[in-house]
Amino acid sequence: MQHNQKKINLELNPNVSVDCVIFGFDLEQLTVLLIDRGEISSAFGPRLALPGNLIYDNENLDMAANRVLDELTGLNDIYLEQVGAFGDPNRIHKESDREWLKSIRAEPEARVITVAYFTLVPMSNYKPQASSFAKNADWILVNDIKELAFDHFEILQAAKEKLKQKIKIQPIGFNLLPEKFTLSQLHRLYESILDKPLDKRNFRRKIQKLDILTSLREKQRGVPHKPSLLYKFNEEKYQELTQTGFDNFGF
Amino acid sequence: MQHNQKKINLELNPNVSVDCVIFGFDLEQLTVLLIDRGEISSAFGPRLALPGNLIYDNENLDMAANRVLDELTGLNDIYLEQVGAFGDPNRIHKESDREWLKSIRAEPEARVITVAYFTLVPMSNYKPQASSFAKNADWILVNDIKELAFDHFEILQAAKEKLKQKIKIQPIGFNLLPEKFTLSQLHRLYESILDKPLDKRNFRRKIQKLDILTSLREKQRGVPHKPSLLYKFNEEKYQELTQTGFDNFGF
DNA sequence: TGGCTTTGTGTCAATTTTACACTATCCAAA
DNA sequence: TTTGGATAGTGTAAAATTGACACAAAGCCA
Repeated sequence: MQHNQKKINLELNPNVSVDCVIFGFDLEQLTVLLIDRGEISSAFGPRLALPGNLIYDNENLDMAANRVLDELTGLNDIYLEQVGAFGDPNRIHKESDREWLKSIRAEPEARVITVAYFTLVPMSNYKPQASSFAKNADWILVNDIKELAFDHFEILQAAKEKLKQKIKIQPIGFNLLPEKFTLSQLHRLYESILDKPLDKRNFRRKIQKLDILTSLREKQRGVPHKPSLLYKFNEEKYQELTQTGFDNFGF
Repeated sequence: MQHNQKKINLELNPNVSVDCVIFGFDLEQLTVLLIDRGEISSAFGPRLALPGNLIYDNENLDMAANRVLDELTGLNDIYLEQVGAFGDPNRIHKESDREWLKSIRAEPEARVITVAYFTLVPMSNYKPQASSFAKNADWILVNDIKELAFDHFEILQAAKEKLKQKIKIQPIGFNLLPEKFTLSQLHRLYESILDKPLDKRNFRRKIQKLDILTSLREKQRGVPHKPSLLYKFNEEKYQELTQTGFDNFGF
């Protein structure tokens, strides 16, 4: 019995998966890391899908999401947040999806509910190479995505919404930027997440008042215009703030 | 094959459950509807638990949550929102919980991840009777709950937090009140959800400005003090607002 | 009739939000 | 070397919102 139990723990749970909406920011627009299922998937139907996999019976959901992330990108220690569970009985039973599942799952017909996560990664830390994995993966502009495999488009919408809400409460956007960044880049980031224009001066005022930016004595180089000052995210100040709690961060 | 599939669809999925945090409001404080597992559960360990159950393979998650709600209270058409998935491998393996599971589950040792929901019900619409179901169920003051079965206490915390966030964005609180209510009751409701005192005059100003209350030409009766005017929630105005979108509802 | 309890109301100061335009700095091309 | 193109960086005033605060009115009860 105990032996049997141990064995089970090392196996994939056929009924539960995790899917990751891996957000990136190319300093202009929001992107998502998607895998390309290739032409195998089927004659028609979307080629692109969120990275994800079944969970193991001995790992918790966050671990599973981190595992998927790590397997795909080699990144860990990444900002990660649960979006929610998606469990329509027919979510993976479109004809075009079934074919593909047969090629990668032991029980392709099983009812699978999935737990979606979104993660924020600094794009500069990971450029997918054509050969980085068996699977092809690529950063796709969020605004260009019109359809995805399974119910992944719906999941993407939910993730975007969650991110939008979250960024109004906590300055998690820094996770999408390189270590050194300009206020304009941060500005663009907020605009693309909130999907609306923000007044430049008002934005800068608001961010500065938070007092979580350290201004570096360093300028952009090689840009064909007035170079911007570079800033760094100040983690200590941020921790302080988190302690005392901050409500007032709405955009 | 097709036949086999059909059969499976009628069965409980041993790996996925839903649990419902059913919030109520006794016009003074926030409450939650909990089931009492009785003395059977074990010598020690919490008796109280969130209502929940495994899902059927042919229903989606929202349906499952509604079913649990309906089975327990007979209520449907209830405000319901997903909190998230909870999937620690050991979440149901405390000794005191295993015993109980043996008495109600076909596969008590299976790994179960649960999808938590919170719902808002007008307490006046449902008074649990001792005999209303095989299980005993009771409204418990949220602030009195110190422990629950499984990981249900953790789930409760998450649900409270979600409710707190949500009520800052949408006036869902009305789902907890009777059709006619006073501003003081609404005031108390917000205070108990947000868990902090709100200035009476400022609260009233803010709510009134939303313009989603219809003032009835009717007063409270039989109270030993100045009777309050009664109000009704104005659904049409609310729908309008939802269309145009409203950001500015923070407390 | 007096006392108890809760309702209902207004204002002022401080803060936050919104709208808005011009100069400074660098690069590149002529 | 000059000029044009591009983006960075900055301040203010009006409007809206928030936060703090106290007392009279209305009903019940003893």
